[in-house]
Amino acid sequence: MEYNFREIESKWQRYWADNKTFKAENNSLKPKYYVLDMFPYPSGAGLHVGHPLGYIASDIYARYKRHKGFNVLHPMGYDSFGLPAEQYAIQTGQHPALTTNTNINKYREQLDKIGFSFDWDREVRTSSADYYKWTQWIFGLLFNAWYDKKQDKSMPLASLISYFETHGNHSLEAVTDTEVALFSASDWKAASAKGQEDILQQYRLTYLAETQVNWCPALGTVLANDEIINGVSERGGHLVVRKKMLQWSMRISAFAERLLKDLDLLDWPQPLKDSQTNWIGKSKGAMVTFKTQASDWCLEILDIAVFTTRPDTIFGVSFMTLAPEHEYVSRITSPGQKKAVAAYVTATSLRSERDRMADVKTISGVFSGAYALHPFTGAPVPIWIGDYVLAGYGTGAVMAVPCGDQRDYDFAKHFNLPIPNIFKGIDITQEAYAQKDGVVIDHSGFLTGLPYKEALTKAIKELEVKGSGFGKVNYRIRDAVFSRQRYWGEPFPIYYKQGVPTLIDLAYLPVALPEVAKYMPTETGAPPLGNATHWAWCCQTNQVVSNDLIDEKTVFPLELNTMPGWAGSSFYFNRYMDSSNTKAMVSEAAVDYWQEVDLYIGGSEHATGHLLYARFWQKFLYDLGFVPKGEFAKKLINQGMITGTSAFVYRLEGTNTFVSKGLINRRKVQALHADVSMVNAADELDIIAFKAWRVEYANAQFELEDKGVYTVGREVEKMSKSKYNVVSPDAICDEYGADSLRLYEMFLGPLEQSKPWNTAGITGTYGFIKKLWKLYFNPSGTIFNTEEPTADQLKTLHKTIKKVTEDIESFSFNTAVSTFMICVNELTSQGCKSKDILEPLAILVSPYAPHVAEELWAGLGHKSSISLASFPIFNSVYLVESEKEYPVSFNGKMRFKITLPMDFSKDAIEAAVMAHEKTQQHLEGRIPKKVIVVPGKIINIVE
RNA sequence: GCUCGAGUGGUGGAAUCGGUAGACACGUUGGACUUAAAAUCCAAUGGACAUUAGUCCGUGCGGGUUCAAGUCCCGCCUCGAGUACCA
Repeated sequence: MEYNFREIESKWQRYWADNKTFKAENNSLKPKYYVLDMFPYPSGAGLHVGHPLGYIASDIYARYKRHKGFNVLHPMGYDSFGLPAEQYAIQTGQHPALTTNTNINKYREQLDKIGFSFDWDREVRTSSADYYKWTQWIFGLLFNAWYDKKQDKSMPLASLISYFETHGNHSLEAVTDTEVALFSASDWKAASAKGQEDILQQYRLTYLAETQVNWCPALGTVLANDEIINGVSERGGHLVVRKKMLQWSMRISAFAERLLKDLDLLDWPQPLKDSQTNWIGKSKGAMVTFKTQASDWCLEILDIAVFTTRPDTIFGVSFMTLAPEHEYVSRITSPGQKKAVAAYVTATSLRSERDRMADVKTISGVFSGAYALHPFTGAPVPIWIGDYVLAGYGTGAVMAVPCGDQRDYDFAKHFNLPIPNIFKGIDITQEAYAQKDGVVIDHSGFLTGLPYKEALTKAIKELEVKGSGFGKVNYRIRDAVFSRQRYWGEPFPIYYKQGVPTLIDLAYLPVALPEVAKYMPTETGAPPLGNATHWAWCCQTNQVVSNDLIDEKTVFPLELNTMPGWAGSSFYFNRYMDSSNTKAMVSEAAVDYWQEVDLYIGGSEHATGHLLYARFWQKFLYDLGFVPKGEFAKKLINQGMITGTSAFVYRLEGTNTFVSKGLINRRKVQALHADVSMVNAADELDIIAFKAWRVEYANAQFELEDKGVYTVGREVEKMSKSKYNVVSPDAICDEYGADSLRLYEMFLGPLEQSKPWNTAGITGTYGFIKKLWKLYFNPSGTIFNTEEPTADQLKTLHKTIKKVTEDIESFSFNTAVSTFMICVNELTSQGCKSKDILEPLAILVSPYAPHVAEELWAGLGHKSSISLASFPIFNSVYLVESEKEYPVSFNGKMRFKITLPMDFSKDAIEAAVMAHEKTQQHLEGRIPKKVIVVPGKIINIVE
């Protein structure tokens, strides 16, 4: 029998599907284990070999856990709302649902080819109405919830309303976006529906607000902070500008402290935790209020609040700076400065985010003409406007302490403002002194002579006494903008009753995405849903009806925005537990059984997006009692990227002549991508294929190397269609089989690391499978026997079991593959045919190469699938080695060999001591008192 | 700038607790089988000198601790990732 992977793989894939081998039940006597992959966005390009890396790792782990006797949940689905399908729809008029469907089918086909053990009965698609019904439901829960700071948890809105009815908002501790004016119970009762809603909006966990947003004109939509990279959109790299718009926001800031603190509970990669920590950006300091000096043009005294981490330097303040967007700018500006200020504000608002970031070195600003009063000295402090102060952080205003902050220092130098020195004995003639250690405050009234720590505490205390400020913890994280001006996303379950946003009840969900004639914004600039003719809500029938029926009595307009991409991915892990439930997102029984994800595998690019939002929603659902855990994934692994190895040909400038890499010799050439499929492992170009590739290359001339070949240049780049370096898993499966692909992807290197793909290397794992096969089969059939295995064979097997188990538990899948290779080589040279060895070996390799393992298992005479049974094989580990030689070296010169038994015995210690005595005497005559020995290794010597 | 991570043969990478550095694989070279090729199998493969037997040098650089350092400590250099006027 020959190893025919095509036959074997299609046979077992069919078998697994027909028998629902990997279907997980929501209850079992076995312990549960939940292995999850980050579900993909089904793009039109299909999968390349980089995509399945994480899926292969999680599949190995899932299969391994099944063998260890766990009831394993291992689902897959699609994050199928998104921009590419919509942009394709704009270009071609094809409905995004159709494109998405086609892409999903393609993905499914590709995934099936690799032989994953997913429970497909639980598949979810974020764009299907059955699914987004629950996305809308969670939005509704957030809409009807507020954050109680006293209990530090989210609460249903009903409790807030009843509080308002009895106390107004007096002594209420809730998280709100801005400070809410005080009102009494009777004020509340007297307020109109609109008035009450305006108040509630300030408390709801999702709320409508006029916010500065990142507007991307090219995409025609707003973007969240994490969707912008270096000032341009993550998708497409388009320009992003700041703009004020009425938008839905999510009050994630209420959860900042818990999101930060609970990172400690998670077994997640440290870099990922670090970037979440940075993103949340906690800093301790104080809020300080500066009162403005009354003036002819502004009689009113305004309170300008600033946040500072250094209240100890308050006596070093020589000016204040407001962000150009600060609300007081126009009010405090003096008539004389009006023109200059207006010009400056306009100029900064016109600059894109990118421009502003690009030249952080250019100092710009303008004096407002107004002054504030120093809270302690009462001295007038000039108020400046400067774009180095960001509207989005803190209060959008700073107290400038030029001697202690480099930006304030530069600004002061540039505009010739005074730089008072309040640090004892520190030279600030060249730059600011920003360190906190070793400073003693000087020229600072009651703070003079105090070191940093004491000055800080004292300053905050005095501010509180004076009523000019208080200690405060500030967070960088902003509330997340939740509206997108797009078609292909979840509609909001919201309609507007005389302008009051009103929630549609769960009983009438889902509110399905309407049909539109075109997928672009309307002529009036409204989002694409503005094109829908049936997009109004009838409160009597609780249905979507024609816009013509809008009468503002029973029929009202629906929200035109849709939800962002991260909405659907923020709870899907819970939905998998019970994905066909039509009554609830997940039944109580199912979520009690599965609890949380035990192992989550996916890319690190989601650190400050998906992974933060998902934690936020999980905490919210936990507060309301819908899920039993406040964190959704116990352990997380970031798989690295598999990069492509691009090939380059070099065209002499202005000609159609291509020069082989070795012959360039400083001549002017243009490097052009050549498709990697036309290049062999020795970097030689298939010239005939290259000429046929493109019309313009049909008559190309070539300068060849001595051997008559054209050598290409190589470079490692991201795998992408435009770089012609994409390798498809289908092609690999066709040529070498899925098992070779799986083993090779694991073998390439550590899971977390990024590594370049090199198709040539796959012959290694392919050869391994063929060698493995030959242990069980020869051309005429099976070759196993029932003879007793030899000691050597047992040793090889158990060594392998031990090592592979350790490797898999520590997610070192790459070394596990090497261990298999060594094992097979040893068994081959031992001439092993014993069933007692071959049986466990088949089980051992089955997580990695499941198809061939099934075939070997069947070949050994077993009727059932290897995947269906549970075997304790991974639990049995025997050490067969009894003794081994260990070297003792000294300064790289002397080498003695001692033989230690594997057990921890007196003899072992003595032998080691003697060896070391010899070494010592030989050199310096020093004799160690003690040698600490563990089985097999000498660790340490104490003198 | 800040935070984190990584530097080991021609290449991807092993070395899990400080204990024979370079496992395993690719590639390369030589050989066997073959009319030939593919496939398969065998051997060699860090560098230098010696080619019998060995010797010396080798884990980014410079120091240190230790009987012993790729591994620990101090100082640098380079690369990668994240973040960036965060007050």
